[in-house]
Amino acid sequence: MSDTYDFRAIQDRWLPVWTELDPFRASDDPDDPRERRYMLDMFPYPSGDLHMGHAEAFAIGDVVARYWFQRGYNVLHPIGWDAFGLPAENAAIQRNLHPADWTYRNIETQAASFRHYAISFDWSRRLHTCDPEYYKWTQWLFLRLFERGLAYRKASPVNWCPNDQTVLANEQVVGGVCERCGATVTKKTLTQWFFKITDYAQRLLDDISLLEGRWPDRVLTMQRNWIGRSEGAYVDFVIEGRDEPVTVFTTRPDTLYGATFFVVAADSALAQELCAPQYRPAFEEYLEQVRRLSDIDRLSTEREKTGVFLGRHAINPVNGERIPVWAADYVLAEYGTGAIMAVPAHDQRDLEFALKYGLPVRVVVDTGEPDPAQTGVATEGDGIHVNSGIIDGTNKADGIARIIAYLEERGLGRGGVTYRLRDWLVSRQRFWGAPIPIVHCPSCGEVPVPDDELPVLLPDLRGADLAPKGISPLAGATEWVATTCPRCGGAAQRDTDTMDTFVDSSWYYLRYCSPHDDDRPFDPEKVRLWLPVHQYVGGVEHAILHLLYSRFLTKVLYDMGLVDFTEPFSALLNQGQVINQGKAMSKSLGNGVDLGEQLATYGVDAVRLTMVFAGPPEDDIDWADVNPGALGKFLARVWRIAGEVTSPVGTPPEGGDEALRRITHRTIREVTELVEGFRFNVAVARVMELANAIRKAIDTGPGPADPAVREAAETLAVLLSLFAPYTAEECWARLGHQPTVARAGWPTADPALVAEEFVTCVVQVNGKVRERLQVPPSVTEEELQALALAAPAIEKAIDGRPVRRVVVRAPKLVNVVV
RNA sequence: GCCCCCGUAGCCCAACGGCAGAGGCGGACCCCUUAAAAGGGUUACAGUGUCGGUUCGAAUCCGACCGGGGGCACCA
Repeated sequence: MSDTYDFRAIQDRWLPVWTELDPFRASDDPDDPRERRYMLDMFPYPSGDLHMGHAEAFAIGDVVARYWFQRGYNVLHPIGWDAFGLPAENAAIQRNLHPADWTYRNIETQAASFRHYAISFDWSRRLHTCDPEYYKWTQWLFLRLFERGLAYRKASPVNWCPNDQTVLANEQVVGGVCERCGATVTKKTLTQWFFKITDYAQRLLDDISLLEGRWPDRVLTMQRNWIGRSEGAYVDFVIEGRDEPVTVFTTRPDTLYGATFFVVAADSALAQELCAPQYRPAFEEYLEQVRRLSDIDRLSTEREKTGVFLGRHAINPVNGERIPVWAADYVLAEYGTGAIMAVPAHDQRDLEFALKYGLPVRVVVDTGEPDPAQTGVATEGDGIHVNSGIIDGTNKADGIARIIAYLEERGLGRGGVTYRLRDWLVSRQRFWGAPIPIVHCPSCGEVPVPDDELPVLLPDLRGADLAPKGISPLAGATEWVATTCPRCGGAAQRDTDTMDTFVDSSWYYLRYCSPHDDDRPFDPEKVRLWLPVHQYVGGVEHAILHLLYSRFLTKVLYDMGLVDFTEPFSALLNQGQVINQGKAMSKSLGNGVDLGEQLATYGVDAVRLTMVFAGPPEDDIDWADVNPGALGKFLARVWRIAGEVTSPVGTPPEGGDEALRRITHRTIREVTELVEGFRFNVAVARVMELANAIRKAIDTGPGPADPAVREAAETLAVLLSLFAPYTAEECWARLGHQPTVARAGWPTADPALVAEEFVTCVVQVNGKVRERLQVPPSVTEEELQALALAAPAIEKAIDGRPVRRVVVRAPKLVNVVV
């Protein structure tokens, strides 16, 4: 063997061996007695090669998976690709290709990189969401939602780029302009497909309690905010000249007597309808203005509220008062009912509007604060109701309860809740996605494609066929669009939209259980064995969308009886980001770090070790603050140790140097606890300490032939296998073992060796350390107190003063208070 | 504006309410070497953002403030 550590040679030696051994296959055998564990990394999007962010996330996930393998669990650690999406289309337009060409090429690149990066995947379960074998089942799921009324179409305003003639996703609208061409994005109303996630709002909220403590708090907080439950009341207002009353939602029904005007969202159908004829020109002009401003100015919180009077009046149901109806931009068409009662005295937004347009401000809650009409500050807190008829003299809580009871008795309203969460818009006017499996028939309407005709395959479009033309690219494939109605057999047309890629990724964790099943999306028996995912690892950028959609879909599948759990991911770990010089890596800053270059310079193990050693996994890593070279040196040190052990393989450790054995076993115990608690950076530090101890034992201690040195070196290799698989394997071989160290088994700490012989007891006088005593760990409090008080240094420190109190924390500390 | 997280050595980071330092980087010095690199070793450097409180004892718990990061933000 060479006498210098050569990471390239080591990588080249072991990668083919591992590929041959394929040591990370999960067993689907229901009789396999091993405990099952499912470790899932958020699957990557194939945009070129792997980058630093992947390197961190997968290094962290791999520590967990490899630990579980070593513990002897039956581990499912799969990999796949989230392979539909817009970048492939853009690349195809630019290079006159099919999006699949670009996509599969990138997938192969990333797959090879993952192999090289030595992640412990079960490669037999690999999937790609753009494979027809996969998206067939995405379509199947769509149809199940459609059957249950959870997939429906409605007209909805969407982001529209007038230059590119295309619909844009929210993420493609940056600061109100199209990220691609810079044109100002406008709103356009199109008929779109939605999933009715709002039906599940309460369950999605309630089940957050099942994830408490196992998901990061901030993710749960973000989900709660996103769902945005509000409690209050729905109140019906009669509008003069309209048959049906208009309902508003309010969280403060107790302020109903303070309502001095009524507002509907300017861009709502209701505003159109309510506008009186003589006010229409002004309204239309105003509406045009609102539409033009919408997106850029929505981002500004400073913007002054605007509105127009619609020439109509509403009747306050509790006091019969006539109040004017306005259309305004500060009321959102999509939230609540798109209409509000305005109580300017007790709502800051209403107050600002009232003061601007000279509308009355009436105080109905006495909070002890000055008059809002004078100060411009609405009094939104609790207080005693005044000018409020039936609830005069009550506080906020009582007032709300009484008003709701009053409204309900008379059929004028009801208590209720509303949510900020909106239905999930799933249709995209895009090519590279799963086609929506619906046929539009002139006589039958929306007809689902029969299951046995799935998948609805994408037509072969490429290059310029995919360029934006104002309609979905699929609509241009006229032969593909023309079909027959599955119900009546007449001429009909295929739906030309594709599904949001978040639909693909909302169920992939189920597909891994039976990735090649041609008869169903997943095998419920296998899903029962593996799910829910024991540990999910991924970036916090998916805190809401992907994780919320997956939770939603799981609940739908639960309701369908296809799965027996309601939450897909039992535990979640958000790794931090890799940044550089204090900032996110970006082309414009020129501070990008290329993973391939790092791996070529320092080796896979050094980069992986850097990723887990830099700090707690959830913290960002500033690549300018870390030094992969130093970790390469550490690995070389370990490698040298393994080569210096002279005792033969199989030498029993008993009788070896006891001090070293104690260190070895204490390290086993600590590293085990640290890995279980995701304290990987500290675990690596403990492994380094073990290496230092072995180095010392070889050089100035019992020497390289001592059995304890072999035991320590073998332990070192196994512990290191979680973080630096190549070096660990090489060390294992140098120590005389066969591959693979990854399945060598986790060492067990001997309790007798973990126990300390003596511990250092600190003796303080008034909190200051005055003496250290070596005592057995079993020392009693009484003995320890006697020992401490008898110590000369303590007597001196007490200096004859009366001892007021002695705090004894055996065996570590005594504090004498004088 | 509201909510959450974080401030420990030049740097990244450890420390069940109990000796402020585990590990690493960087620095200095020593050994090895003809020399250097590599390697081995020794060592210095902070009193824990600030001010108060609780406690025998606070980096740790509580309050306020300062600084950094994140989330939400016309949601009626």
